Amino acid sequence: MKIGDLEKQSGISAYTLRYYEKEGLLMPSKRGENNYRHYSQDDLITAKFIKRSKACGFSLSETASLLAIKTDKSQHVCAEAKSITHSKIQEIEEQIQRLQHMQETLIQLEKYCCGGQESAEFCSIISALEQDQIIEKGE
Amino acid sequence: MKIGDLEKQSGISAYTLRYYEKEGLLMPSKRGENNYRHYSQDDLITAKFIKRSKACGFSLSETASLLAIKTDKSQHVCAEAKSITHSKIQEIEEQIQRLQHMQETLIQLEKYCCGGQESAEFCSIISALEQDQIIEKGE
DNA sequence: CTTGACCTTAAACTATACTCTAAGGTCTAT
DNA sequence: ATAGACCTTAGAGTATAGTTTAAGGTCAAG
Repeated sequence: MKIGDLEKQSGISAYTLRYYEKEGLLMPSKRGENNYRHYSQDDLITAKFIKRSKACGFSLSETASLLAIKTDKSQHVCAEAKSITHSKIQEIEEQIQRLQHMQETLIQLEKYCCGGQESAEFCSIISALEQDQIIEKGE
Repeated sequence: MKIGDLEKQSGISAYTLRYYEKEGLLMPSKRGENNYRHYSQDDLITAKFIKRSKACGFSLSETASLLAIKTDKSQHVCAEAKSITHSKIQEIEEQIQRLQHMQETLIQLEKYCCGGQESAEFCSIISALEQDQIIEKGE
């Protein structure tokens, strides 16, 4: 498989596949005489692995750690994979909390604003931001 | 107020205050003979406005739009502020949905992994990522 | 034998929001 | 008068994850 084929098979752009190679995530199994990258079926599995890992919210660096486990399973233990997963769950939980807090604030802001063609002189959104009504992070 | 004072009063670093100035969000009301920035009480209100806006999830560019309304209220209408707010609510809603979907997947992954010192040979997290069990975004 | 599709590289660019450095000027207290 | 705290600027660096460009080499079809 050449890079264009893997692009179609995996849904990852050739640009990105080269980028992943530079970052050490996905090395083509060999190079042709013309120096073209040649990918195997196994490389396709790895490409999809990366895609799924990203879909789960793992960063490229975390994905690299998971790939290292996948590549050499006997040298790794379940605890490693579970620990990476657990940290990500915590991290996403915090992100969701932050977003939900923002969301509540925004919904309050939106609710009391007439949203009409009236001058913004008495706009509740603007005045809320001007005053100390909004609970700020870390205060 | 000099920049260091505003830093203390607003909780925004002097670096960031200069950056906001460069981005056109917060111009000091004047410059001293020594070229030092001088901030007024009104500038402090603006600084806090920016901080609250950011705490609500607005980007600097959205914050700039809100600031433009605040600065010249009579030339703007409520609909503008409400529209910015509404878009942000939608955007954050989508982000929360995406994160919650990831979270569900991750929790499933975590649940079935023993997490022990066993070899990763049969790790359920790794094999789930290798197979087509994970619902991928946009597929 | 040439056209178009495909491949190669290194390096620059995108986006967001800072954060820091270097080199220098100013102010205040001792 | 000098140390230390504070201020100035332009420009570079940080982080993440690509995306694109420029300049060129290769391959298959007509």
